[in-house]
Amino acid sequence: MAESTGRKRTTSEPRLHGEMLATSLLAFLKGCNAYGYQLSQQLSDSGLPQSDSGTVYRALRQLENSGFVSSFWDTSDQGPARRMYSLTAAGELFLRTWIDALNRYQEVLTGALAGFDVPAATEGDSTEEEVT
Amino acid sequence: MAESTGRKRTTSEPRLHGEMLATSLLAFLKGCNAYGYQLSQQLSDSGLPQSDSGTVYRALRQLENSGFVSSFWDTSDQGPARRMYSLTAAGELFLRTWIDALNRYQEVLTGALAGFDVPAATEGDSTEEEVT
DNA sequence: CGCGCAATATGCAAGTTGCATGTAGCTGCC
DNA sequence: GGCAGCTACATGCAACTTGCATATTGCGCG
Repeated sequence: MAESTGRKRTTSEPRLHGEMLATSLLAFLKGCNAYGYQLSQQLSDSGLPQSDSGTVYRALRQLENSGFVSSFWDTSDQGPARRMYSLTAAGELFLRTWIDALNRYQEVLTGALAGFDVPAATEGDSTEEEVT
Repeated sequence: MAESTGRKRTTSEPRLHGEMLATSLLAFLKGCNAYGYQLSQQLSDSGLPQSDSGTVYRALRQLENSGFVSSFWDTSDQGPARRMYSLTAAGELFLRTWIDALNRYQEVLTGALAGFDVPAATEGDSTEEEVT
C-alpha cells in the first residue's frame, strides 16, 4: 500500500527515538566502541522497540555535536570505512544523570500501577480517594 | 518580543516530552481523574523534568485521539470550565505495555553502568559479536 | 565484470515541541 | 458597574525530530 511518503504513525509499532535512543547508544558505547551499523543491530537484539537506521546515524552525529561521543574513521578492516564511536567523559556523566532522572520517572509509573497507596510519603496532592 | 522566536535549545534544561510525557500523564490519571492544569502542576511537583503547559494540553488531546483517555467538560465547580480527563482501558493497557518496555530499557542502561561484567553472566550476554 | 552486501548519508514530508500570546469565565476590589 | 487579575484551556509560529526511501562508496565473489 504505498500511500504516502514520510512518517506514518498508523499501523507501525512504537519506535525508539529521542533521548531514549540517544541514551541507549551511550550505554552500548560504554561497553565498547562501535560503529553505527553495529549499534543499529545491537538495538534490534536488545528487546527494545526498534529504530530506523537513518535515525541512529543522525542520533550519533548529534551526540558528537553535543560532545557525548567522539568518532574517527576506522579503515583497519576490509569493507567500507567505518566511523568508530566512543563515549567521552561528558557522555558518561550525561548517562549517569539521565539514569537518575529515569529512576524518578519509573517511580511515577510503577507507583501508579501499584495502586498508588504505597507508603511513598511524598504526597500532598489533593487526591482524597472517593472511588465507588 | 523581538529576538527569539520559536524554540531555543541552547540554554534551557531538558524537558519532558514524547512518550515519557504521555505515559506520565497516563500514570497520574490512573490514580484519579484530572484536568490539564492540574496535571501540569503535578508534573512540576513530581521531580521529573519540567514540561511546557501548552505541550501538556496537546499531549492530552493526542492521547484522546488515540483512545487512551477520554474527556468531558466539568462545570460543577466555579471558575472556568475544566476538561476532565480519565484513563480508558486501552490507556491502562498501553501503560502496562510501556512499563514493560521501560524495564528492558533500564536494564540496558544500568547494565552498562555496572560494568557489564556483572556476575550474572548468562551465556552470550551483551558482548557477542557474531559479525559474519 | 556486474551484482549484492556492508556502512554511512541525505531529501522530504509529516509530526513534535517551546514560547508567546489569545480567549473565556470567574473573583476581588473600589 | 468597571476593571485588573486569576484560572484553565487553546493556538500560531519557527525550530527541531523522525520514518522511509533512496543514494553513495568500497569490497568480495561467482
